[in-house]
Amino acid sequence: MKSFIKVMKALSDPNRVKIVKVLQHKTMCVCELRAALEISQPNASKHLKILEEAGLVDYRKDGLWVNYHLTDGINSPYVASIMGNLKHWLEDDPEIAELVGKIPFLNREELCRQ
Amino acid sequence: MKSFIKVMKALSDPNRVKIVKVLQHKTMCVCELRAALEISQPNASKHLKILEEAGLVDYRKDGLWVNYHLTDGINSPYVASIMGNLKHWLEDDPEIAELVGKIPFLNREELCRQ
DNA sequence: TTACTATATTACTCAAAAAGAATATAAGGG
DNA sequence: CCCTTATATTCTTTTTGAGTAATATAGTAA
Repeated sequence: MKSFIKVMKALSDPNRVKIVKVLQHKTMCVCELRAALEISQPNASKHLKILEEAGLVDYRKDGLWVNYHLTDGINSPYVASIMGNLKHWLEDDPEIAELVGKIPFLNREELCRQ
Repeated sequence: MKSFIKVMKALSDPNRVKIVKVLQHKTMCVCELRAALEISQPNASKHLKILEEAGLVDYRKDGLWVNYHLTDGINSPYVASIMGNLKHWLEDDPEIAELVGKIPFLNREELCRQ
């Protein structure tokens, strides 16, 4: 029950759903996600932690960058199933569509040197 | 996005998940659900309203009783898919198992005259 | 009508969650 | 070592959500 609730809670926030939808297209570091969603860096980090603890995302460190990617959900039937569905769900949502449209123009080198 | 979030939020509370799991076995009125979950009547009503607004349950009035049942989710792909999965998910959860075991012994006539 | 019962709603309290600001950590380059 | 940068964490404020108590509504029967 607890792990199911964790997954549902992780996906009941619009910003976290957006992160998942963006990561479907590209592995991204925190500053890229932060810029894409137009939220603060600590806020992005916190959402990512919640998604990680629910088993939805994982990361790999690369120097200063921390690259987040979606998991395959192999350790949780809830994650596997919902993440599978989320590949086609919300594709027509205007907010998501706009966000996804931005992805090709996000440039880590530009975004992360402020 | 909004309707998706509503479904996720509806399923991020243990009591509401329990209601869904119980309704998989039997249509029930508020006082039966109240007794099964051992929560207060207003609390049960409120959870049912949240589930209804997310499109997960619906009701039919029968005199003083209001009988709640699961929807088929025909109006929402999220509901249809997740409710389908929830038929087998959490079947082994101890809380759910205990709850489901109680169902045959719930008697509306007994429970609802206090 | 009055009385009774099942449910819904309202008002309130308390706890959990989200966002922002400031600070801490970690990794690399000089 | 110091300095810079990307990320994480802590603290605080604000908002949201769950639960309870009290009240209102609706349906039935006398």
